[in-house]
Amino acid sequence: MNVLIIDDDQLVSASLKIILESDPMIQVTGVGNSGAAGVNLYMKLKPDILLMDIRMDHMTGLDAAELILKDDPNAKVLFLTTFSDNEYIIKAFQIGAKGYILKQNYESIIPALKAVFVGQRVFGDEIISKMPSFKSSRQPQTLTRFDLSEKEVEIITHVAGGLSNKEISETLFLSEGTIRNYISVILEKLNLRDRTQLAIFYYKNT
Amino acid sequence: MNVLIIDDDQLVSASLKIILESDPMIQVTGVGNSGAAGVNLYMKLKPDILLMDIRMDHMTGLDAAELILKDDPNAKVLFLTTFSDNEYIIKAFQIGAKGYILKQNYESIIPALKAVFVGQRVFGDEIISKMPSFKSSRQPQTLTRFDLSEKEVEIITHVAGGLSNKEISETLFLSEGTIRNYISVILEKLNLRDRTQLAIFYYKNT
DNA sequence: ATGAGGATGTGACATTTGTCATCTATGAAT
DNA sequence: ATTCATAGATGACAAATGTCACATCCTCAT
Repeated sequence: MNVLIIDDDQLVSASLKIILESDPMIQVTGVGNSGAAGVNLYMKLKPDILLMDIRMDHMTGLDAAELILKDDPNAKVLFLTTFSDNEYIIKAFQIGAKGYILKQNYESIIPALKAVFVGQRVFGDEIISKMPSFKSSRQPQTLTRFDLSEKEVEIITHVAGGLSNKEISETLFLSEGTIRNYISVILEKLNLRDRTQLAIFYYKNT
Repeated sequence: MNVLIIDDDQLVSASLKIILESDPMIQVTGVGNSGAAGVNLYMKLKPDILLMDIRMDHMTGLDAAELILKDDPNAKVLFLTTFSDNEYIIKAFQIGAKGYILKQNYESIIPALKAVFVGQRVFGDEIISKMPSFKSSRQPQTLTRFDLSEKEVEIITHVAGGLSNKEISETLFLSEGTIRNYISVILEKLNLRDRTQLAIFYYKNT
C-alpha cells in the first residue's frame, strides 16, 4: 500500500513516515509540506492513500483535496487533524475524504489506513455529534454544550439571523462595541474566524 | 482483542470465526446465533468488540445493541449487513454503534475491527449519501432557480463553507478582486446585504 | 476585421468587522 | 467599607468586505 504524506510540519511528516514504514504492508512513496505540493505529488505518484494535514498555510488540506478529488474522484484522502478542527472535518466529508485521524492518536493511524485501503471510511466519535441528522437522538439543545452564556447564545442567534453588529446592538440596547466584543469572544470560544463561519456553525448545530 | 460474534446464520458465524482468528491479534471469545444470546453473552464476556448481524429473527441486532448500549455505553458494536440494509444503518449510528461492514466484503473485516478497537468509527461509502446533512452538498439544485451562473453558484458554496475572499480566490485561481466582484453581484441578485446573509440563504435553500 | 459580450483584473473608496487594552458602573461577598 | 467580579463601553487599530468605474482579454457571430 503506497502512501503519500503531506504535512507542513516537517517533524510530523518525518515521524509519520517512520511510524508507517514500521508496517511491512506500507510504503511511503512521497512526502510533501504544502497543499500545492500535495496536489502535484498526488498527480505524479498516484498513491493508494493520501495522508494529509488539514491545517496548512497558503492552501489548506481541504483545498488541496478538493482539487485532487475533482481530478480523481476515487482518490483516498485521509486527513490528519487536531481535535479542535471540527468545522473542517464536516467539510472534509462533504468534499469526499475517506476519513480523518486525530494527531494525538498515533497508534490508530495504521489501522485507519488499512481500513480506508479496503474501502471503508474512518472517523472518530466527535463528528457524530456534529451531524445534524444524528444530533437529535442525543442532546436536546446543542449550543449549550459549549460554555456559552445566555447572552452569548442570544447574540449568536442574531448573527445567524443575518443582522449586522449595529442592528444587533439596537435590538439588544447595547453599544455596537459591546456586540463586537461579545462576538470576538464567541469566535474565540468556538474556534471560528468570522461571523459568517459563526452563522454556518449555528445552522449546522441546530 | 476479544471479539464476540453474533449471527443467526451458523455458517456465517463459523466462517467469520475462522477468518478473524487467522489474525494473531484477535481471539473470538464467543459465538451466538440470536439477539438474545448476543445480550447475554456480551454481559458475561465483555468482549472488546461485538460483531453482530443486523437482521436476525425475533430480536434484531439493533434491538440487542440498544439493550447492550443502555447498560454499557462504551460497548463497541460493529454490525454486519448486506448492502440493502441502508435504513437500518442510519438507526445503527443513532443508537451508538461503532460502524458496520458489508458481508460481501470479508477482507475489510479485520482492518475495520482494528480501527474500531483503537476508537474509530468505520463505515462504507454508501451511508454518506444517506445522510441528510451531506446529501445535497454537491449540487444545490435549488440555487439554480435563481438566475445564477455556474461560477456564481460555485462561489456561493465556498462562502457557505466559511471561506474568506482570499481563500476562495486561491481555490479557484482567480484574483481576490474578482471574487469580490462576483459576490457583489450575487448579493445584488439575491437581494442580500453581506456574505453572512448569503451563507444563511444557502443553508435555508438547500 | 470588427464589434458585442462575457469573463477577469485593478485601483480607489467607504464600511464593517474583529481584536485589544483600558475604563466605568454595579452589585455581590467578605 | 473594601474587595472583587462581571457587564458594558470606548477608542484605536488592522484587516476584510462590498461597491464602482474602468481596463483587458477572448471568443464568436456578422
